[in-house]
Amino acid sequence: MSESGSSVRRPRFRQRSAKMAELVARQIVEDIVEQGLTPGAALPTEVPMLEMYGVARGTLREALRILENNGLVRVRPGRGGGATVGSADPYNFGRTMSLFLQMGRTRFWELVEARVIMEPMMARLAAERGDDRRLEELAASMREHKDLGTQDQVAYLSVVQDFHGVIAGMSGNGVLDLFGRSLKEMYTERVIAAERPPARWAEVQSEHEAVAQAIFDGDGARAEDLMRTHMVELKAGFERRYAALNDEIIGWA
Amino acid sequence: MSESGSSVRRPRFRQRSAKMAELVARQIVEDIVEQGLTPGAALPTEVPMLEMYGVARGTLREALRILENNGLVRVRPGRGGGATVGSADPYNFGRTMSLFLQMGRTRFWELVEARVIMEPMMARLAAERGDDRRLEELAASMREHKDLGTQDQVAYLSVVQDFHGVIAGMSGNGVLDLFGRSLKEMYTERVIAAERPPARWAEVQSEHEAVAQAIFDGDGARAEDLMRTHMVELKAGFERRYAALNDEIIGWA
DNA sequence: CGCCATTTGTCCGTATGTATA
DNA sequence: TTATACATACGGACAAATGGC
Repeated sequence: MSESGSSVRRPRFRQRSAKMAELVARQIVEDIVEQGLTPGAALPTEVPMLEMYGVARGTLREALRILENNGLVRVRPGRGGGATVGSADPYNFGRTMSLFLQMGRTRFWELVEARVIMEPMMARLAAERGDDRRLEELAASMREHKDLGTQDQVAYLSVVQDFHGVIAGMSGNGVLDLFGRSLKEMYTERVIAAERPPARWAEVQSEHEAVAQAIFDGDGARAEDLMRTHMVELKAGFERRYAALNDEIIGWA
Repeated sequence: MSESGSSVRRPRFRQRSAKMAELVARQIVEDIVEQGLTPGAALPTEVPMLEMYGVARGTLREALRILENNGLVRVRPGRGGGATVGSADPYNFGRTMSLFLQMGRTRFWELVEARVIMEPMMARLAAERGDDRRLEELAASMREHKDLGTQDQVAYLSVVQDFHGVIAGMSGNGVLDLFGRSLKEMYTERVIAAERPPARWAEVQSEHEAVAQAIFDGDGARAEDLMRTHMVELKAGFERRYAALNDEIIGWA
């Protein structure tokens, strides 16, 4: 391991309440990025880290907690344990966002409504600017749609949820992509998707196909309209089956 | 203080690696929400908290670090110090988001583009569903616009930036509001707004007024179009003056 | 199965820095 | 300036979890 993490610069004078733990956390993130570590890669164990960053154990643990809470590292006890690199993915971002939504006393219907509004916009962008690589992703997703039977619920859910992720990615904008996917993650984590009646499977499938066709045609307005219809339908189904959840405050997942 | 925070349920068997610190952090957030504490309100100091949650200092401090990092509490040393309730506001959310954007190697132009896309959508929503209280907020903002002179840069920036926040609030959706405002915060924090040429002040002012008028008229389509024009103009100005920043990776603020 | 080594999880005691009065 | 109240940070000890034997 390189010496990039050698001893955090310690403020000597006028030490504003910049906590050591946060400085160490930033340093760790920098080291991860600089060394190009990918999710799953192992970080040093505590003892070497204590020397690298020149802090006491409590401080280092505070830093790791900060990162762990955001899903950026995972820490496991026991032999062969230690800290590993996590991923800054939409799932973890959604978890963090839910904390803010809880503090803001945001209701679940607002999350549903946000998706009804965002997804059609994303579909329009997908149609207007989808590049070849992204279009191939969508084509692959549609092939998976076609291969779906009428039995395998796990496969069904995986495919139809992935569809919305692909659309988000086609926006070609990392910020909007993160927004779209994290909303999807927050929604699906809180709704017991298995209760979705198999009777509607075919409907969902054809609605997705219509949206995809509009995107392949490069028809942004049609893609937007079709996606809006789809999302309104999804919202209606949600309200029928989860009426109670609708007005609940979104909880920190 | 109520006893709602009495001793966190401690897992006795099969203790999965659910860290105590995170459980305590959740408990603290729950207590804040349940007791309806508002930003600035004082939480108990460490010693009472240790009894309330039944953990040791180290664990409690880890919990507070997690919350502090997200801006949900502030902890200050010294007499009269201790933990106070922070705000889950767009600024703090933007800070957290920037961490994810950095890990995803998102470029600054993507943030600008996201605003160009989101803001017109928010303006349309504002026109379509603005309730009376929100409309009065907008009216107040427009009065502030009128009162602006041609000298006071601080006042100018405060007013024109607040305008976009008001529009976001008029969406009537907490999720979209959080998105819109946090994008604005991330942008303004990174752009030295003072460099905005005073020559354009009047232009910005009249563009804002046109958008506001469309909203007062309840004309969603016009509000959207006018806001898009405004944002495209803002983007062009940004690209002229901050060409270098445009392609940089967004950093953790 | 039990035993042991490794690594984090948690707790405690103490000293230092910091802000208020 | 001194005293007080508070968080900040350090170091050591033991408990619990995991994996290999």
